[in-house]
Amino acid sequence: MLISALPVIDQPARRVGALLEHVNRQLRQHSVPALETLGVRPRHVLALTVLRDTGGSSQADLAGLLQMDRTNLVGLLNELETEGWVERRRSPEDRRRHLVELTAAGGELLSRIDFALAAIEDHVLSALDAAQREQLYELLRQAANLEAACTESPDC
Amino acid sequence: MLISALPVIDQPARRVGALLEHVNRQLRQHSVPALETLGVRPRHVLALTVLRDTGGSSQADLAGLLQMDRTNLVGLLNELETEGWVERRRSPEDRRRHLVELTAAGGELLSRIDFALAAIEDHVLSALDAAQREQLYELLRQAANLEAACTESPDC
DNA sequence: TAGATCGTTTGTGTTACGTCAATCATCTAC
DNA sequence: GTAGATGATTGACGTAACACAAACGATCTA
Repeated sequence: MLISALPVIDQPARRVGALLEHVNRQLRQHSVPALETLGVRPRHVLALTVLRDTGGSSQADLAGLLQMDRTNLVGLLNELETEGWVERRRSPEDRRRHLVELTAAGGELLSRIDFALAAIEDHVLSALDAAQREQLYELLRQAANLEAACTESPDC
Repeated sequence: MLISALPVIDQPARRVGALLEHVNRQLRQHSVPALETLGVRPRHVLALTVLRDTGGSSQADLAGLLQMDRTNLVGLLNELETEGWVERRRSPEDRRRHLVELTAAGGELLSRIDFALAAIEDHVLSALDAAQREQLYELLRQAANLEAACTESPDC
């Protein structure tokens, strides 16, 4: 009787994951047709974006950043290099490593992608005003930046 | 000469999409092993969460919310119903329709999922403090809510 | 009653992975 | 100089999660 009268902690979880996935899906569904006209796939955009934001990366690091198997990354980079969007060069410090960088063509492509995707984001995220959009961007950027450190830790 | 001296508008795009995808990937990579121990897949979580948040839904609406082909949704719901996590019942207003709802078992499972995923989010999103996490949650929730309306519009 | 809608089954195909094995080139430590 | 480790590559295999199409039965609407 007394035990059953105890207050029950029944807080709804403020779990971000499903919401992230949900919004991500919306964006992806709308983005794919636009990307197709540019001859690009979502996973291309992701790699190109990371390469731009990091200024270039070794393949091992890139695989970690993208949370992607290194074998599959080779395939992805083969596609990007074939299209002339990225360039692989041997690192002078360790010739086992490639330094992967955007080419000028890759940078231009990314600008076109940005333009197309900005319109889509305007639409999909129209429930948020400009300040909120900015806020969301900064929060995600901050969250993503720590993830970059996860390539250094086997526990990540 | 004068034209070349004009200021060039060269603002970096504040594009959320790739960041969203990036953080989403991180969360997913970490979540999958935990979900496996619960016998659950990411797409299960998504559907269960949407069903909880909407209080139930027709299949057509659910397909729209999840941005998912209705045929594939049938397969997904078959899995969920087989496990006893959801229940399909004919709508009294239109017997062509199913109303899909979480069962008690489904609700309990979701609580367990929430618990497991909360720890993972704490880790993956550790670059954000509690207030920022809350902020992110609210922004995403707001963004996601308008998306719900997209089931009503062929342009979405 | 005809046409539309909802859900279902079945089938096909694509994409994006994970994983593994083996290999070569290169590095590091002894 | 050598053994073992590392980085990238290729090829193979398998899985999951889709998109899409066709066809069908049940039900609704005009």
